[in-house]
Amino acid sequence: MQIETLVSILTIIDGEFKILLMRKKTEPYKGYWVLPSMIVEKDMTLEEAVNDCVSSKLGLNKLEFEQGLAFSALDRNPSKRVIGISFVSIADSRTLETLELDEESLNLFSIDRLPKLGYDHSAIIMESVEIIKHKIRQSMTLKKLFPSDFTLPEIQKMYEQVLKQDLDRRNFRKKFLKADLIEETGDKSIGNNGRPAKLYRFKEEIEDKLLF
Amino acid sequence: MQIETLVSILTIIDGEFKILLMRKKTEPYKGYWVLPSMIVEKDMTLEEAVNDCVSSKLGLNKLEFEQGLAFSALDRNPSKRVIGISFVSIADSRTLETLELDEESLNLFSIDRLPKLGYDHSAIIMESVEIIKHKIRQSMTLKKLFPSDFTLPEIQKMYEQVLKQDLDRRNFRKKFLKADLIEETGDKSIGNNGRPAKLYRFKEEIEDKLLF
DNA sequence: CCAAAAGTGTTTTCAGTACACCCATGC
DNA sequence: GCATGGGTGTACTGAAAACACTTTTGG
Repeated sequence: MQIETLVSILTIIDGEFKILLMRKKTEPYKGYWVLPSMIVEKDMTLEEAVNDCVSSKLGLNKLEFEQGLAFSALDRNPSKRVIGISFVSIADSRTLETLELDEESLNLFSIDRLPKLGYDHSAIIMESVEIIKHKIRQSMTLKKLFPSDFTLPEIQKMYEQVLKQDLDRRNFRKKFLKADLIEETGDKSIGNNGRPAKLYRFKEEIEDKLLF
Repeated sequence: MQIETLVSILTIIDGEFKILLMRKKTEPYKGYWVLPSMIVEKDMTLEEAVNDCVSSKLGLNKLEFEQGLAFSALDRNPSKRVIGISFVSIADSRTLETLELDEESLNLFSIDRLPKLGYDHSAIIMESVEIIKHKIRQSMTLKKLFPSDFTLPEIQKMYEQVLKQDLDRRNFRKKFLKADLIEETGDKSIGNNGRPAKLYRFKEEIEDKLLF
């Protein structure tokens, strides 16, 4: 029996969740988009397979993964029996800048507008997104996702998507600032309409709180 | 490569978490206590292996399982390479009454006083307990765990163990009763020291709230 | 009547919510 | 100067926390 690891790499761009997918070049599911995956060899742990997968296929390292569910339906792969184990990571946009994205082989997709997906990867992605939506409420995850120079309206937009509800701007600011996690950089955002927003960074040492 | 499912069946007795373990009869780890487990055959899903395991080894059915983590360290089994996938269930004490418990082959152990465990099962149990401690805060889980005729001090004791803090009796009652989940049966507990406690049952239809 | 544990009510405190106006920029 | 989005303060409401005495049983 074979085991594969499936990796969901998620990020946030303009307050929207995006996931990294590869286009499959061979049958079955040729031309469909799929999660990066790798068969686990006998002398590898799952974590080693995941790291191998992202470094060989994507050239990424330093990502941290969270384990998700195992998928074991007998027909999930039409050609052979493979049990898939999902891993999830949240990456800041800076980390993903090294990737060469295009329409043909590798791209980021909004989780609300996914392309045609191969295998059972649609179900796997849905589960991964749920994991991340819980994790995003921890301040340490936010810190990883927003390395520096973010604005409060950006973070608020993300929470509104995660929580599927609008939040009052004043109350959001009050609560977020009271958590004592971030500090002003002194600069302001540029290039948007309207009044520029203050830029913030996370403090060096923060407590790992649960927000919202 | 082989895959096994490992099942952690947890229950609460006298406000304390207990886990069901079997004593291993053969080498390696002969005489140690281990989680019930089963190798996943090629024509089985993980869920089928779990159900098979609990029905053949324990004679239990109707348990619902939650998937936990996969454990894949190369040396987690000294005799062969096996990747283990953990499943967790919470059972009410009535369901476990059919089991024949003894010191030799099958018993319940408080998670704070575990016996000598084989393989990496100690780590697996610790992870399972964390899963259950989150799940126990949902009212539907509580309802499964306390079929009828429980007292509020019992539930409070459990929460104090889960949350690792003492709770004020008056505030606990106020909050729990306001959640509108339970009703008095009219009877009282017997056989303890002090004033008997009122017995409660969960209402037929309850909302699945998050408590505490 | 004494010990042990369960039941009950009031006050305070703090977080959450609702809400309206002013401010800094680009055009 | 106007449109756009960002920043700020205040009053209200409801849940959580702190707290002490009475009640019911068994011995």
